[in-house]
Amino acid sequence: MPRAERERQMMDAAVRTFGQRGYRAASMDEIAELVGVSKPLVYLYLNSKEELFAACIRRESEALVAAVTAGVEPGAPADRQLWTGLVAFFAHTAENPHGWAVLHRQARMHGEPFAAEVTKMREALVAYVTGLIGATAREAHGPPDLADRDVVNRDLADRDVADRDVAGLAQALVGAAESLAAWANETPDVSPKEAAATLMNFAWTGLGNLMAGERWTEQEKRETAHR
Amino acid sequence: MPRAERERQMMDAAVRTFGQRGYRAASMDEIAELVGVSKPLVYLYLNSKEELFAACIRRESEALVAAVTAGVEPGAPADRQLWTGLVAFFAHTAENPHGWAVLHRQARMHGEPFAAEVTKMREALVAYVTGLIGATAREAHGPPDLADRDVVNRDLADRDVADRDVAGLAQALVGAAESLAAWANETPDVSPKEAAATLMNFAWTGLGNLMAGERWTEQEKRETAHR
Amino acid sequence: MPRAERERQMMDAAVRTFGQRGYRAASMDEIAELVGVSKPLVYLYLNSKEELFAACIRRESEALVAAVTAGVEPGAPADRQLWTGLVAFFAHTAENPHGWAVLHRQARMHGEPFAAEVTKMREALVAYVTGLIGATAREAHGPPDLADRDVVNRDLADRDVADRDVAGLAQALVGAAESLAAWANETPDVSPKEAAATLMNFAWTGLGNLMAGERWTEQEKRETAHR
Amino acid sequence: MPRAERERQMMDAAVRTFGQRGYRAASMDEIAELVGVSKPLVYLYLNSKEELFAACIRRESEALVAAVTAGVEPGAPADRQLWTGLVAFFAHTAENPHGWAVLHRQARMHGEPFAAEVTKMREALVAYVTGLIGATAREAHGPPDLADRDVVNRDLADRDVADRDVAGLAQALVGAAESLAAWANETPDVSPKEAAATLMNFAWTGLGNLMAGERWTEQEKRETAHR
DNA sequence: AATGAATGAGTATTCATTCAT
DNA sequence: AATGAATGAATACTCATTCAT
Repeated sequence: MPRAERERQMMDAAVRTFGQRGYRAASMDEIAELVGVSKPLVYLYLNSKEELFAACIRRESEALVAAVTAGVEPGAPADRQLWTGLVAFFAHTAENPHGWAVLHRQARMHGEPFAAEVTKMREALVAYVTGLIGATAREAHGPPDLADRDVVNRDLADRDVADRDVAGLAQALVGAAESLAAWANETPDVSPKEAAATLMNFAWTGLGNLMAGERWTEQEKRETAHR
Repeated sequence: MPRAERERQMMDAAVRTFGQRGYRAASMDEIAELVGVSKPLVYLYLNSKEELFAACIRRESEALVAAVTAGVEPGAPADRQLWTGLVAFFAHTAENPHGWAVLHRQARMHGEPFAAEVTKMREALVAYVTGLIGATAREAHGPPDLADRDVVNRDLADRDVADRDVAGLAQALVGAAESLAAWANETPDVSPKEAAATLMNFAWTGLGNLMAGERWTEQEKRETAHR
Repeated sequence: MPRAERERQMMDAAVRTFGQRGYRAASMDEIAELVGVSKPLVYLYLNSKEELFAACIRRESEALVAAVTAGVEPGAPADRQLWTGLVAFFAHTAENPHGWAVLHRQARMHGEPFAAEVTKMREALVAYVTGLIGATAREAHGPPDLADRDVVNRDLADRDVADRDVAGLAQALVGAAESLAAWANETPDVSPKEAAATLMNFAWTGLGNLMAGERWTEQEKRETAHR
Repeated sequence: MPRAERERQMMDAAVRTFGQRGYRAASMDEIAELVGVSKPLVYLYLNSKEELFAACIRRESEALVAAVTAGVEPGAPADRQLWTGLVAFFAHTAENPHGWAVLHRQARMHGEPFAAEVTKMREALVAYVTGLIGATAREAHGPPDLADRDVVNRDLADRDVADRDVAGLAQALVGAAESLAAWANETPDVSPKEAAATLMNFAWTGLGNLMAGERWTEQEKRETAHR
């Protein structure tokens, strides 16, 4: 059996084991046995548990980003792009529950080498979403009420606040998506589209309002967006 | 030193250790040393690592629910209540990072005994939010267009779908909150209030729309909620 | 069984095992079994194979230096002191073959932490011998032909050369002693006194001649020391 | 690449690795990699780690004996011969530190197959030196006072004691040489000739005296050899 | 209320060695 | 003449847990 294939098998088994048991609880013995080879071969090809885990994270990370960005049409309206990306995201995590578990649950709880890789991926997604939101503000196809407002000027006017708003917002969106993905994996018969729809429903108006400068405030009841 | 006090010290140390290292990587040795007692005493009081972990989850779980519900005035408008609860949530997780880590990251990855406790807590919060949303539908101070719609009826009409919607929604909300909590902890000078505001802005309209039966759909551009 | 005693037992077993098998070939399992305890106890008390080995080296090193210096009378003539020290040295190594093997054979072949300790001890011995040789040069009881020569002046005259000569000489003496110790351990019925006598016979005249400025030279046949 | 050449490369790598790391710590992997071939080839040519080590010892052993005996002129005076041999010895060990390490440090600590080979070599050298000393007794150019004594007869008279004396003496000589070799390698600018000179100075008279039956004794101060 | 002494059962990692080609 | 693929057996080290006091 050629090395490349064996390595793939090993990574598959490792992703599965790490995803189910966690980094510490996963044993190299189990991984080797799942592949049907002896432990030394795993070490020969992948060097150490740590490197194996890192390799899993990297592979799953790249696969996820690839899946999400694959179907998106660059020219499309922002909400369309977001929709497509979300469906792809939920579809990928549904097909790859172990990989998703590795990224979402396991990788983040183990000090630096690992968390960094996930953070990198997460930042890529956040940046992508941030870009989308920014684009939304500038295009006619954005959420309804945005078109007739001078969003861009406002945006430029207090860029700092807006930047942080957008960052927080993107964090919230990605976090919501992550959480929904875990939920969708555990709940029977939740399709990627349904999960994506839930998130769009949940977040899209809020995004629009935010870009329009609408804010919910503590003191006064939320100032209505539509006079 | 009285037993109750010692037990509290032990749980403090355990929460801290479990939160930082994870269940598997945490060692009873470290916990005992942190308290400054010998290991047998820890076993005498708390029986086993597993029980200790379960106790930690229970305690932190209850503390979180208590913190979130503490400040809420039952009679207040729904958005006000949600706001108060979110601020309390972000404040508590910021002050209690280890406890939060135990609940959010560690507890869910270890077979039944543990995950169940967290699920229970999450359900309590979801039920609370669901109640708020239901109430919103019935009061005049809810998000704009909700009052003149027959939300409750709709909701009752197809309860199954709605239940799942609400569950997904709650997942999204909690996920967003979790993500924001992490972001707030990492980003300097983000106060609990700011995080809560971001989340309110992000989610409030979406919540209202959802309850109002408004949906973003793929085929047509989202039907505007407000003409 | 009190800890101190157990630790002593462990070190005894370790010295024996390291001495016989070498650092790498010695196994912690064997050491634990020799003591009649489980491996974890060895680790609990002595931390690691490396630290255990280092502790062995230190202990044996100190024991050897103590044995050698114990019987020496500071005021005695140099040859007498040397003789006493050598007998003690050979007696100690004969009673402690494993300890001597650890110091002489094992410690020196394993990179820094270990070799350093032995080097330190060796240097102490070399310095001691060097002192003796220096003293010899200044006292009337030195080897015969030294008394009527102006050794001290010569010594002061070309201090640099002399220093290096003495250093090399001490190295040779200690090396010879080490080698003889190993040989005495392997050969039946060689008493410490016999070994010491062999070395005295071998080296003493040479020492005397050297101090007297006599040199064997390549070009001319060795210039006779006694005209 | 012809087999003979490959074997030589392998032995070179092995000597180097064994010399630096020791028998146990040396790995066949490292040796193969150093040569730039695959492990199976090493096994094809040299069968096993044990045989490889034995082959190294044999080769280095023979090389050392050859080097030491090469320059010696059979007819020359004994001290001259010893001098030449010592210079060759120090030169060879200086140029061949790994080979010397294998012989001196590694070979002796591993059960029979290996130590025997080194013992054989050492015996060859001892016999050679013994021969030299015997010759010295018979020639006019020996150390001063030896010529007029009946050394040979004495020697024959109590052969047993003498044999052991000579053995011990050879041990001391070789030990001194070994120690000096190490010292010379560590100390800058100590040439083989200087090391050899130190040893000659140190030992030559002692050798002569020993053969002459002179002994240093404990009770009386050493009976002077030369009035 | 508290501990010093002790261990059974695992876990990652390494290495000499072989087989089929 | 040479190698890629593979492994049995060992080894250092850890950890939750108990017992006698």
